[in-house]
Amino acid sequence: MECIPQQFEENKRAMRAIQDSMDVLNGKWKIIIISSICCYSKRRFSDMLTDIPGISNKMLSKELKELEINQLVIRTVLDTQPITVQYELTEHGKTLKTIIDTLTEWGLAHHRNIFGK
Amino acid sequence: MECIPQQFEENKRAMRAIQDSMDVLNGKWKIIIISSICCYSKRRFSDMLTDIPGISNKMLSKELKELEINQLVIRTVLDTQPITVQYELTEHGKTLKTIIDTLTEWGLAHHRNIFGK
DNA sequence: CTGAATCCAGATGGATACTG
DNA sequence: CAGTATCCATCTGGATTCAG
Repeated sequence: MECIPQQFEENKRAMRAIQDSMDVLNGKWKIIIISSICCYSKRRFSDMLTDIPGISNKMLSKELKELEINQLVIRTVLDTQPITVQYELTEHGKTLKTIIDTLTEWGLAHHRNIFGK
Repeated sequence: MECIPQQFEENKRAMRAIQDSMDVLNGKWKIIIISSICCYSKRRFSDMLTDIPGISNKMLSKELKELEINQLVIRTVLDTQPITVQYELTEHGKTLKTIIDTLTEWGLAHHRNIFGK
């Protein structure tokens, strides 16, 4: 791929776009949290705690808060006894599904690639 | 849990696949490094250092090494004076392009979404 | 040029205990 | 149940220097 200047500008733009994505998605658990909500469309705090092996309540809480700030998830307190909290993706958050799907497929292929078929 | 067991198993499998992907791609700079190589198909150490704003040689070196261990990039020492080192994607690494593309597109859309059309 | 080595502040994240 | 608070070890990553 030889680089004509036009292509060069395009590359830089693409890389900035990736940075934008990563700024929002960086964090040890962000992607997997989103995929958990995505799978079930609505998911409670405690359920995610068991969905995701190894995560602590502190990290789950923290990363959910960041995702909420970035307008990717909505937090809803349900008036149950005791209270439960439900998380779901915003419309904008739902557009992440293509990323989730791509990562899922690649993960499966990667697994086959490493551990044989 | 409202999930039928079959769906439930499928979700868990998908989430494990994502974890597999993230295990390999985690790291502050991995994705952007790969996208840099991907853009140019072959890229030298010093070029990447300028491609990627903010990265230090230490981090670039470290993450490249991890990518090499995971068989996603190939490192080639060129017999120039002084020596230069070229990095390119393995066949397996090239399959990451779908992820890169998806992240690029989402980043662009996200940018429009946040900063207006 | 391409790193490795060292130093070191600050971020990350687990464990545990606690609250409403 | 859904967090918050605290302690604390480990990791991260920048700056700088050095080496082949």
